[in-house]
Amino acid sequence: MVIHQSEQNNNGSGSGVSSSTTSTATSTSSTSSSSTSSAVTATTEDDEDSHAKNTVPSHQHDPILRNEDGSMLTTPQNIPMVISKDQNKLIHLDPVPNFKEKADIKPWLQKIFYPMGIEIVIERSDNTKVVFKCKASKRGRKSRKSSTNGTPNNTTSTFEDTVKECAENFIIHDNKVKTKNNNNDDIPQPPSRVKKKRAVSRFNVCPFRIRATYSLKRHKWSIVVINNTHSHELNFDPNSDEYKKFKAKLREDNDLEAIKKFDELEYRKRSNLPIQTAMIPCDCGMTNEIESFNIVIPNTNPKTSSTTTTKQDITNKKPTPSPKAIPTPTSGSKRTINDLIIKKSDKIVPSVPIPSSAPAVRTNTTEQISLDDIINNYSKIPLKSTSFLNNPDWNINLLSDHNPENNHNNNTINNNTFTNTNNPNQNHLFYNLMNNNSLYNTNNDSSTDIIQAREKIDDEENDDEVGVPLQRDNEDYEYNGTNQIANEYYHNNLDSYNTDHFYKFNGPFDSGNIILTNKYNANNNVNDMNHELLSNNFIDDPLLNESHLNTLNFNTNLGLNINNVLANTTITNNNNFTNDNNTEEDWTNISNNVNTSSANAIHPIPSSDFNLINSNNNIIDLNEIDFTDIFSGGTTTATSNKLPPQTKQDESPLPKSSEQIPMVKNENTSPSLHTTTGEVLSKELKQFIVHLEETTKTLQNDTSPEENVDEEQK
Amino acid sequence: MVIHQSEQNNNGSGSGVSSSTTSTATSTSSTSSSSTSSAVTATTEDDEDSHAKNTVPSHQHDPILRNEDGSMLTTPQNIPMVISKDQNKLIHLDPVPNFKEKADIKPWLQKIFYPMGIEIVIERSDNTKVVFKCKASKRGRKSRKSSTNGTPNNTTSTFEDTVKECAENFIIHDNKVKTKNNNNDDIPQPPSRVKKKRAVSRFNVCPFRIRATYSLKRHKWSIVVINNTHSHELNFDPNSDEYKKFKAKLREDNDLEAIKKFDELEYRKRSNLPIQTAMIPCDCGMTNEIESFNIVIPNTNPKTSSTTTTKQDITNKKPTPSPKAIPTPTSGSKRTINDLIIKKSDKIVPSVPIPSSAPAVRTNTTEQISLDDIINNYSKIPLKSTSFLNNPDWNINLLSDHNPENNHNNNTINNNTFTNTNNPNQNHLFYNLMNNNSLYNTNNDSSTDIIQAREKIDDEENDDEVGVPLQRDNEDYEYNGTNQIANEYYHNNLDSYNTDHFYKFNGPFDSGNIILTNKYNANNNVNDMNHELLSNNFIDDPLLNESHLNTLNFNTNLGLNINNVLANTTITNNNNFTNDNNTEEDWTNISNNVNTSSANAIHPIPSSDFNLINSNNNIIDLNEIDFTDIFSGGTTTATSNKLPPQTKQDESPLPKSSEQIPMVKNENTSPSLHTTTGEVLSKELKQFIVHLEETTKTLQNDTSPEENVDEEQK
DNA sequence: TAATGGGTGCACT
DNA sequence: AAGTGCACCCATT
Ligand SMILES: [Zn+2]
Ligand SMILES: [Zn+2]
Repeated sequence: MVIHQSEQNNNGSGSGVSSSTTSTATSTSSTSSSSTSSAVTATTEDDEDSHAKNTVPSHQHDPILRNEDGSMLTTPQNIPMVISKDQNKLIHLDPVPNFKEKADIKPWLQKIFYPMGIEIVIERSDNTKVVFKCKASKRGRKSRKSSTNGTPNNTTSTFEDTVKECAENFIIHDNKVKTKNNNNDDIPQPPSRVKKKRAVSRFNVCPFRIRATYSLKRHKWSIVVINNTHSHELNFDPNSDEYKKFKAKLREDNDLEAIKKFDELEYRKRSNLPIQTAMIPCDCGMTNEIESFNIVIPNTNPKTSSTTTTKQDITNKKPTPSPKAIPTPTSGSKRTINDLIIKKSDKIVPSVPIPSSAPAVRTNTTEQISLDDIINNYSKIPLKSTSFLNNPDWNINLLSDHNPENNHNNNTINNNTFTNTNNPNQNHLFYNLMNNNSLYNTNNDSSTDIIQAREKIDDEENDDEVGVPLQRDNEDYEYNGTNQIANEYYHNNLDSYNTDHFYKFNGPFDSGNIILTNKYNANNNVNDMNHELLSNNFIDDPLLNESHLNTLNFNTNLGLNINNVLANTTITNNNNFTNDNNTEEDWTNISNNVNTSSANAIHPIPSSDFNLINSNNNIIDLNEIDFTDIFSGGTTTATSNKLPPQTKQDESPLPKSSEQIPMVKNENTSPSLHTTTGEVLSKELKQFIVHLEETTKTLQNDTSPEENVDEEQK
Repeated sequence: MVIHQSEQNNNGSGSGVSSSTTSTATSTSSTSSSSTSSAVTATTEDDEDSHAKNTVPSHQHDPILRNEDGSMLTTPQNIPMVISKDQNKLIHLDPVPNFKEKADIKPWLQKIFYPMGIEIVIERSDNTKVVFKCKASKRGRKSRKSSTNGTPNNTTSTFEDTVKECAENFIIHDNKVKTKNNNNDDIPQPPSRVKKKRAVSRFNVCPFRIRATYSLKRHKWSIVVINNTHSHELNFDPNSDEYKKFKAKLREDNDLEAIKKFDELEYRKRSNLPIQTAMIPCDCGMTNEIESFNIVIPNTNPKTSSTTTTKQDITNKKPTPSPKAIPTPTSGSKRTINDLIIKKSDKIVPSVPIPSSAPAVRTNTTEQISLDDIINNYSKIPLKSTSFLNNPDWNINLLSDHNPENNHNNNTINNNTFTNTNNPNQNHLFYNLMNNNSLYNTNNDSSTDIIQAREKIDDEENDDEVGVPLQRDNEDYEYNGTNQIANEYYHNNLDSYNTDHFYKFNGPFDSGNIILTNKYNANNNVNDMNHELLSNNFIDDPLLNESHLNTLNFNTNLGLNINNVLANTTITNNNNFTNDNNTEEDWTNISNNVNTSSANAIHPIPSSDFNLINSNNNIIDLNEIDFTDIFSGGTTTATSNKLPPQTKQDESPLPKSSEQIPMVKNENTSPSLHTTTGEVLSKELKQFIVHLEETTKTLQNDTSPEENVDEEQK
């Protein structure tokens, strides 16, 4: 399944990506189309009344498979080509994936139609059908002010314009026979029987439709393009909200292929590069692709380099043209080196100018590599599929000040420390294979930073796909090693709940991960915790005394169990754990959101049966008991409660534990339970235990001089 | 605030409730209206194109307050009257409540407009505005088949009909000045500049609008009726889904006034009785109302009766006519007696024929009263505001076989046993003041049974409003005493999750309530548990071995806390506790959904800090410990675990408690903790406790012979 | 949290 | 190319 690409330059690179086969009033003629549409009412300067028919569908000499009704069949590869043929015939998209949900259809279609400059929206949907149409243009800034003018073949009155517009709408629907007065007798006042349109702007009349229908018999969705013609110019707008959502979903779905494709598309759009509008499948080997390029540590002068080959052979490399002069770095001594790896694959050839003087993969070194340099050298090229094969002691500074939106995605990033200093723009770290890294952001503004530490795949069947391990069940994901994610936000981003500053962990944290958050009055959220979180530390900086609050929103729909959430996890200072429904009451037993320094909770048992209970800033320090000879499972050890320095400990407004429950001295010979102010156990139970302990102590005091610990059997 | 009622007979009682002041093509002329609308295009026999203008607004001689713009002001009492005046002027509804949420507006308006035969829907809304219109009629079964016919003053072509329809639509909106060719230059193909309507059926053209706008300055909603004219006949349809939802919300909100009003309205509708369309406030004392009527135990022959007067005086009683002949009971010996209590109040005069031969309030007796008899005697009259002043040993059988939908609402029902045998129709028990009752349903089909045990109000300020204690905070509600609610469902109602068979408890259950459920393979749900549930027993029938499952869906958003849910509650056999998000995982610690007979959990502590943990069908029987001298709070006593008979106990596949943890004999002199297989405490803690106990026992064995309990101090 | 009117995405029916 | 309930928007003033 090799797909080559045929790129087509659109003439006007300034305003947008236009479908090369759709003729518009302002664009040049399409490359391969003959006008077969009927009743093309040429528009006047006012362009009125022709928007529904001003496309020029072409249909001739195509080798496309067709159904008996003339509708066309597609392959995954030729869909864009077929669609771009611009026909009025039905175009069956076949095969289509086995969509599990109705909502999966739109993204799949968007992947096809966004590159063609078509932004689709749902016109109507239910469980067995989704009808898509073009999104209405939002051009009408002054549409309200617009008013009457001469229509092409009508009078100039507003009324008749209205008439005309209405009539146009109904021409599409009005295919019923005309019966006379067949009103239901129970209708008191039968109005006229012609349907009316709901208010629609003149920018919302495109006849293009895509219909997806679900066959209950075959349990399969089928998709047909119904009116492959448009009343408007096609344009790919990477800045639209809908597109951003679409892109975000790609990231959620870990659709690396599509992300790459659209990153490329965005870059081309922004760079006014030609946009490919059709992908012609072949296997001639002429258009292989660049899959990735390794970033290696540059020497002081980038002279020597050796290309690193992956398991794929380097075949015919089609050099991509450099459409724009790459600005040279301001400092001539910038050390930026990429290594180009070319392999035969069905990827898109990136139009990224790659320097050929990249050195080979680096060996161990302690140098720092500044991605800022690379980014600057290569203008605004997002780094994709880049391997950072660095040593643990390397330091990588993602200084992305100069790049409004950097996507450092799909890289293999191990054993590094990432220090992002973004001011104030976006910086994304997505879908990287990460192990033992530290991600450290220092953002000086309420920027939108998304750090999505992705999983490492360890199973076998995907080992040959290093770099593209995604789109599988979440159970396969792992976040191994000891990773550290830290952010500094200098502003109180109260509106960050749904947008900014979220970490998204899709894989279980095995152990030892640390999330350092919230210096200087920040409000950070950890959202969509889809998996168990085990043995992690949530730590506030104890040296700061500003009010700050960490919120962890656990999506308990996705397997996060109360019992497992905080097993062997240290919670330090002012963390607030909430669940979906925003009722703190439900979580009082695992929250310690009071502004004291010593609100901690430790639970030693990683079973599914325990609950971490610490509702009133109480401490139960199980370290004072040696459970090792008591625990049955044996897999767990008691975890000590790492408190902040004494400075804040003294500020605690809560009564000391001894003020509530009498302390019990720990005895060496038998385990004891040291409760301070704890509510981990009920008061009654603790009192009962205290009673037992005191009784024991009393008895021991009576008997200990004799040291008789003999008769253990009952 | 006394409101009298002026009832108006609508002429045609067969099809619906029509607004008496709205003229239609088929109805008679309106009572008091002068046509002030402009451009009324009279319709021909086909009635085409006139539906938007065929009303005759009236506006003259009204004593209604007006704003300076001519818009009218309303009082809560005269809204229906003002609305029914049918004017084209703006009608300000003022005052309106201080709506806390946007969603509160629609129910409030529905309370006004449903009785007028107007079903409103939201046309458009945002945070500061809600626009309502009439719900589109669903008459158009053959609307597609309908087609062209001559329009009144146009040609007969479909096109021109369409034109006319469109133009009409635009008349409402087309108030913009006409400029020439002010299209944006970036619009590639500017079509004609007149807006179009989205598709609308011919039944959806009513110009009636209500606009609610939120003033940001005054922080207040204001509501204006914009086009008080309709293109259709008005009709109150109590069977519409929207109305049912509206009614359900009234019940949720405990809006007893409105519920009564609409129950009355429904009854009138079903009985083809006249519907009041306006309420004229006055204080003449001419139209007092029946507030309630007591149902008392009839004698064998219903002869003697004495009217029971409440604290309100009986004033002028307006006898209501008996519009239909009430069918006499098949058995002449039916003992059905109601006692009419009439008091001056602002309620609606029910049009219910009341026998005058009701006896006085009963004293103690052991007779059974069959509400079935009463229902049959009074045809389909729902029982409302009925006081059951019975003794605890009475038995009331709600045999509602003959009534498709009985609403036994707003009654005071104490110390009774209700046995419903519904087959298969609905039976509602709403808003009753209930204490120490047993509700027992035996439904032979998957009927829709709603048993809503209502609260008893104990506070002072409402004691004078017995029967109407609602619309207050939930904290005021109480469900005192020992109530028992039992249902038998003989079918597996798998689809009952959102619809059928739900119990709704709005008040806290103080203690001793028992919910007996699930005989014979039933799936019953307890939904929307809005308050704490304390000291209740959820018991499956231990004599049955069919697979059955009880589900309790706790709405934790409304105050139900994990910690409080099951305090002192016995959970017996196959109960499945889930929370909102349907993830059983989150509730494993309080579920015992394995098919064993002995899955029980008891927790003795009604504090907010405990969690009931019973993930593996374990039992901790705290009765084996006498906590009374340990508990500090003193408010709680240990609850015994009432197990089913031994038959199922022996079938438990679980290991006995002694198989896991060695039993500790209870000592008289010191409390002990008897854990069987429990996970209420962690294994480790229990082992620790056992260790302490054993140590204690060992020590006691060593020292007890000497009985030295002296040196207690450390 | 200005006030007011309208377009349109999209799922429910 | 279902119609429509509803809300998230945007536009104008
Ligand atoms: Zn289009
Ligand atoms: Zn209407």
